[in-house]
Amino acid sequence: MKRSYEELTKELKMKNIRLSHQRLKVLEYLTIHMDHPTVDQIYNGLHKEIPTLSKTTVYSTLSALADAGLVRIINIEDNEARYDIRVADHGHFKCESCGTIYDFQANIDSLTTVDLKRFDIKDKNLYFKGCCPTCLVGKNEASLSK
Amino acid sequence: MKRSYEELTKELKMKNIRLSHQRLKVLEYLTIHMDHPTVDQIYNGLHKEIPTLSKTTVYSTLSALADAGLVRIINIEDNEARYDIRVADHGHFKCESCGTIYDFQANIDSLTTVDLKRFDIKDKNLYFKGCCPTCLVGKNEASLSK
DNA sequence: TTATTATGTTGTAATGATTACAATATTGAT
DNA sequence: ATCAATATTGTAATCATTACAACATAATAA
Ligand SMILES: [Mn+2]
Ligand SMILES: [Mn+2]
Ligand SMILES: [Zn+2]
Ligand SMILES: [Zn+2]
Repeated sequence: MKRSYEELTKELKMKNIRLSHQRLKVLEYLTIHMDHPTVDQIYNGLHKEIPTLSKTTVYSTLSALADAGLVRIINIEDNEARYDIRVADHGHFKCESCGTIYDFQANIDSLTTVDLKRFDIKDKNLYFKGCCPTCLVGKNEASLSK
Repeated sequence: MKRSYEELTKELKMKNIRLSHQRLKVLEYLTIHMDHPTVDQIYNGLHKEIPTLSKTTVYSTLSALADAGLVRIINIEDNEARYDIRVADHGHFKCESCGTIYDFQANIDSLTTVDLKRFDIKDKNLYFKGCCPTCLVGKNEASLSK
């Protein structure tokens, strides 16, 4: 959900992150594009508005935001990180056919395991892979027409 | 657990994977080293025995074994994939201090979610990050001596 | 066993995401 | 407005992974 500059500014200040035009814009981009964008997508999306933007800045900004807990880094694919403004626990489903990454609710906290009794858990990640409903329809049609 | 060549050969034949010295050795390496090794570790470990081994072969072999479901690729870290001979569902805990990746039991199937009712789920992954008991001891001692 | 063909292996070069770094610009505080 | 601390930028370096072509090996049948 898109948030106002005032809200975003407040969030950055609360986390002691210095204010800058680039950081606000990256943060805003993530609130508008909740589809787990890549660095390239963020960079290209903002490049129109901010022609001087450097990709290095996008990387360093995302790194700072992740350290502060304002964004989450998703490493489902081996080749490219994705970024998520939703930091509350939820699972991710990646469709191997169309590449879309879906959110899903899951009670990850219910997975308490005796094996990790003495471990200090800081971060929990859950992701599934497979085929999404939209792509399943396409596959069924393809097999019918054979 | 280490398995005999006969067992490993049988597993490859069952999956219709052509037999080769390199493939058997990679598979054997994974049964001996269950600590989720990287490609580099596998390559260096086998290089002594097989001086002609190529890193490309390690990659292609692991890719073939993963396609056949004989090994699992773990993408916890953004920079380097790790490989696991344990294909049964289990979770991974990565200690951010020492880098060790621990296995833990977790009933991942209990996480059925209504959000994925119509999805075809092929693969489930669960991983946590934090600090392991061994490293926690070191941290406590460090804070005491301050 | 030998010949034939398909597939695997190897070394090298290319790819591409991420990081390092130094010069410059901006921020926040005085 | 000044100043010190920090952020941004552009470029080059890093490094895991992949592409590819020459060569080697495995499966199959004669
Ligand atoms: Mn998400
Ligand atoms: Mn494991
Ligand atoms: Zn899909
Ligand atoms: Zn540790």
